Amino acid sequence: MTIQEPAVARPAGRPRSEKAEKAIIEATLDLLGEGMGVSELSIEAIASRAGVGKTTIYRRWSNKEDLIVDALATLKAPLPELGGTSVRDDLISLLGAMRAEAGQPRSRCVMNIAMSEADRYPRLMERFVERAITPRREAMRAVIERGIASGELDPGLDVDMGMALLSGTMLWHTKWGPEGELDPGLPERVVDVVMAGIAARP
Amino acid sequence: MTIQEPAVARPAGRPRSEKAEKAIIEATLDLLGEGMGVSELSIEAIASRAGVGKTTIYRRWSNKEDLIVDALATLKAPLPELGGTSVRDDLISLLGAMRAEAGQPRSRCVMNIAMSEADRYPRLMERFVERAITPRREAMRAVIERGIASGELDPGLDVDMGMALLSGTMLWHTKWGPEGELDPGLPERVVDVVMAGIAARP
DNA sequence: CCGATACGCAACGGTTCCGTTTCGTAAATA
DNA sequence: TATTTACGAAACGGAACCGTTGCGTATCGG
Repeated sequence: MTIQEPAVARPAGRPRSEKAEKAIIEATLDLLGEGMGVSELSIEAIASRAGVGKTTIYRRWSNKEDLIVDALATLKAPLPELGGTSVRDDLISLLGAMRAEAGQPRSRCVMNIAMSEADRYPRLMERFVERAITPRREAMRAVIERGIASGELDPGLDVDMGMALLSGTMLWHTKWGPEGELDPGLPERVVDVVMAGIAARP
Repeated sequence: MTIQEPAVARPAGRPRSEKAEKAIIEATLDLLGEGMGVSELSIEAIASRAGVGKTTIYRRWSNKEDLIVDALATLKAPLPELGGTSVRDDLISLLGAMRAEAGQPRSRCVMNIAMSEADRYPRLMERFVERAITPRREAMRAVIERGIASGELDPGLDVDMGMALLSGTMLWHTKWGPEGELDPGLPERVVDVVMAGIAARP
C-alpha cells in the first residue's frame, strides 16, 4: 500500500481543473469590478474572459447567481489590525480601511451592487452581507461598545446610531465628496467631528 | 383672419399626442420604480406598459438614455417648506423629507440608480444630480451656513462635513438600519446627535 | 492500454430585444 | 375633400445570450 488512501475516493477520470475554476471566479469579479451589473453579466462573457468553455462553467454552477455567490464569497475580509490603544485610533483605522476599499474598483463596484441590487437578488446579498458587511459592522460595534465601557464614549450612546454616524458620513464623502481629492486625513477628521458629539463630556 | 396665428406655425398633419408622451414617461418611471435597472429596461417593455407602439417612442427619443433623462427630469423636487425658526427644526424637516422620499419605491429606486450606475451613465446622472440632488444639497447648505452665521452651529464647522454627517447618517439608517421599523423620531434623533457635535458650545 | 471524466471549441434551437418598415386608421391643415 | 403627419399593431432581419449537445483532445485511475 504505497498509495495513500484519500478520505473520499477520487472518482475516475480527469479531475476538474482548479486553475479553470479560479480563472472563472477571477473573470467574474473582474467584470463586476469593471462596472458590469449583475443582470448584464453573461455567462458567455465570463467564459470568454476566463479563456474557458461555457461547459466548464455550467458543470460547476447551475446558474449565474450561484456563480456570483461563490465569487463574492472569495472576497477576503482582511480587517485592519486594531491597536486597541484608544477608541479614536481604532475608529480611524476602521474608516481608513473603509475608504481604502472604496478606492479599489473591484470592492467599489461590489459595494454598488450591494446597495442597489439587494432587493432583486436577496440570496446574493444575504451571502455577501454575511461575508463582507457583518464582520466590519461587528468590528465597529465592538470598538464603540468598548469605548462606552471605558468611558471614552457617551454612556447613553445608541450603538447603531454611532455606527450610522461614522459609516454613513464616510460613505457620503466617498460618494459625493469633493472629487479626485483623496484627503488622507479624512478618516481622522470624520472621527474627530463625530467624537465631539458622541464622546463623553466631563 | 379668424384663426389665431401661433408664434410657431403648427406643422401640417396630426399633432403628436401629449397623452402618449405622458404615458411613456410614466411607464418608464414605473418600471424603474419597480426595481428594474437601466440596462434591463427595454423599449419594448416601456411601450407595452404604456400601451403605445414602439414607433411612438422612437419618434420622440432616439435612444433609451435620452428617454430616461427626460423621465427623470419630470421628477419634481418639492422641497419642504422650512420654518426658519431654528436650524434644528429646519434640519429635521430636511432629513424627514429625505426619509419620506426614501420610502417611496419610485424615488427609492431612482436613488439606487443614482448611487450605483453613476459611472456607467454619466449624462443621465449629470442631469439627475442637477435636477434632484443639487436643490436638496443647496437647501441643506443654506441652513447650515445660516446656522453658522447665527451662532447656532460651530463657526469652525466645515459645511461639507456637516452635510456628510447629516445626509450620510440618514442614508445609512434607511439602508441598513433596523428593518421595517419606521421610527418617526429618527430625523430628530439624527439631528440631535449630530448637533451635539457641530453645535457651538458656549 | 482502456475506460472514464474534463477540457476548449463550435454549433444548435430558442428567447428577448434591437431599430426599422409596412399597414390601415385617426386627426389635424388647407 | 385632399394632404399630411401621428397613431397602434405587426412583422422584419440582426444581434446577444441562453442552456445543451457533439467533437476531438487531454488527463486521470486501473
